[in-house]
Amino acid sequence: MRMSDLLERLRGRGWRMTAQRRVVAEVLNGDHVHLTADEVHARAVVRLPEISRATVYNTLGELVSLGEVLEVATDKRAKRYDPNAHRPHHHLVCAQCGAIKDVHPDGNPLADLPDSERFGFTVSNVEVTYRGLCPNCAAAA
Amino acid sequence: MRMSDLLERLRGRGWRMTAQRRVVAEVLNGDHVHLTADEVHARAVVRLPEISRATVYNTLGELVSLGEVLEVATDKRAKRYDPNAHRPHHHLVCAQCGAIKDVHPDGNPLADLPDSERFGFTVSNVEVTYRGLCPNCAAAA
DNA sequence: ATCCTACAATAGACTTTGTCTAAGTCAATC
DNA sequence: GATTGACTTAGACAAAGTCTATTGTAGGAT
Repeated sequence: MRMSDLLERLRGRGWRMTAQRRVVAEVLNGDHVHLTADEVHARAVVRLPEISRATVYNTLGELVSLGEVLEVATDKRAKRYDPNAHRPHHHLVCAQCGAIKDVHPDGNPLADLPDSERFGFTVSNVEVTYRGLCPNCAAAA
Repeated sequence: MRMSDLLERLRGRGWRMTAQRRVVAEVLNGDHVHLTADEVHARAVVRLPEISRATVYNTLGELVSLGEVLEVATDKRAKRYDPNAHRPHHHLVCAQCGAIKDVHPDGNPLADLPDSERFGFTVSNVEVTYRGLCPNCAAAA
């Protein structure tokens, strides 16, 4: 996904393009994935010093609604934003240092939930979060 | 699991038994599962008006460390505490109203993560969260 | 090119959730 | 029933996020 693609898509959806929104989108499209809102803000400030926290939160929220970015709540701390929204994947998290990897397990967890376990819900989505220790933290332990 | 069992187990682990801890444990053992810390506090206050928020947080944290209670971070809001720690299960969450059900899907997600997708991590745990709409919210939509 | 106007951005107050600390209290042991 | 160290308390503090009133501006209309 090239940057211009994302910006084009957003414009096509009736987004008003502003310097702030462009910067937030650019920050997310780097290879530094899984940033928190504050990390996004910190990086955005480098390019556009006067951008406010509120705008970063608003823009991230809009990107999530548009389906361009995923919200990931792997730990109990800040939400993280994952621009890899167009390829389904799950997450592997280090319980010690919080490092996050995208993973693609076999199988289809949605199919593994029998009707008798659905309580009449309309189930649309599954998130699988694997937890463990990354090589670094395992070595330190 | 009877209440006295839990209290016995805690005492056996060297817990000093206090009115506050007893009340928190009792609140969690009702059939009102998946409470937030503040909900636990609210219910505890009914029985023991002077119990403080800090004590509820401390006690919940201790119960989690002891493995008697699970922390569940299904949504991005407050953590929830699940006393059903002795039977493994996953969660089904209503995206609208936040209702939570315990579910027992088939299959073994841990086995579905190939070595090539483990990045050298020592994987010890999987959480599966199903999302959708509960019957009420689906009807309202 | 300039003007308008609705939408967007800003600063900062506010809320929620959770942690920490210093001082007082009390359960378990002797 | 005295001792003592673990437990509890109130409230300050912190982190993450939301809301609001005001100011700014993108982009279409002129």
